[in-house]
Amino acid sequence: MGVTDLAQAFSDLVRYETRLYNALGARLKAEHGLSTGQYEFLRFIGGRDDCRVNDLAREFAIAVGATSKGVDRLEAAGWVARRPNPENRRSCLLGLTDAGRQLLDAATPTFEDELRIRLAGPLTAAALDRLASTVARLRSTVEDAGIGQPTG
Amino acid sequence: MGVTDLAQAFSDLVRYETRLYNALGARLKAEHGLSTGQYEFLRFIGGRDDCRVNDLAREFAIAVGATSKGVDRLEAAGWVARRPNPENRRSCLLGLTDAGRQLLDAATPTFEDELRIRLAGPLTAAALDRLASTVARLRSTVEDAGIGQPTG
DNA sequence: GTCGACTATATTCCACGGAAGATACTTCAA
DNA sequence: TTGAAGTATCTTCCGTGGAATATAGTCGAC
Repeated sequence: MGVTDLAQAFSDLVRYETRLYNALGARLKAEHGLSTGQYEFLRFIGGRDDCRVNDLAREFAIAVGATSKGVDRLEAAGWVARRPNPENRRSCLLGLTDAGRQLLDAATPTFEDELRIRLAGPLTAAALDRLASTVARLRSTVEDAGIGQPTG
Repeated sequence: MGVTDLAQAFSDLVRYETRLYNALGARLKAEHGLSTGQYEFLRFIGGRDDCRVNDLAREFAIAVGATSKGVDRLEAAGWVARRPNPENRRSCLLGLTDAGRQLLDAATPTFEDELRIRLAGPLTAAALDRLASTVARLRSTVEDAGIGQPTG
């Protein structure tokens, strides 16, 4: 157990994540016509009844302006609908349309299959479990500290 | 050791990486006036004598067109210079200017300090070492398979 | 009741990446 | 020698995200 080369670990982490995201995107686009980011938005919106633009922005650590435009595109595609929030007229609530839910249902097995191949496949069950708990810990420390959340 | 929730592990990995990249960017921008991506390009170019646009594109798994434009911006900032490749007139070689090398030298302690805080800090030495070896393994499996490399 | 501080989203401009196509160059088989 | 196949980069158009700003709405102190 020597001194870990942090720059190398960082590079490996970012390069792996970039290629994994691209690989998911290529497959989702080819088989279902949507990008990885769109899939993630649909999955998040579809998993709750009271999703707002701000909730998406916080979950994905992107700016609320960018999130609003991303929701515009999902709306234009017919997969998501905005509806007024009875509790707060400044915001609206997001929901999947029937087409959006059908697309999510169709794309999820593809998404999970590619993760089995590219994330679980190269690792032992023990190594995968440790990776999962380590990245969960790292995520919670930066989120709890409010680190890395864009401003606009 | 149960069945690992791959979608959750994927989400934690991507959300953590996004926030880490943003946190590095905020600090590098505030202290040195460059983005994380620009820093990574300078570091890669500065570490070799014969870097070409294609080499950068492969290393960072981005399209060569995008890489060329990124190099344009580093050139415009005065940190990188293109020079003809005597062995192949189709390509050119990239090098750091004096200003680019000074900037890299100044920014590297900041980069490494932020990695100590956000990557090493929350983990034991053993957990960090295992994370490093696991992401190195994952990276090499996708790169060896040519997965996730854009086309343009 | 009012008003200031704060919240929530949309819009605009710009940076940066993807994909496709254009152009220049290299290599090797015929 | 030549030409086809492949290589290397640049350019264009478009998608997507960041930051700043504008607008609308909420809430609590005074």
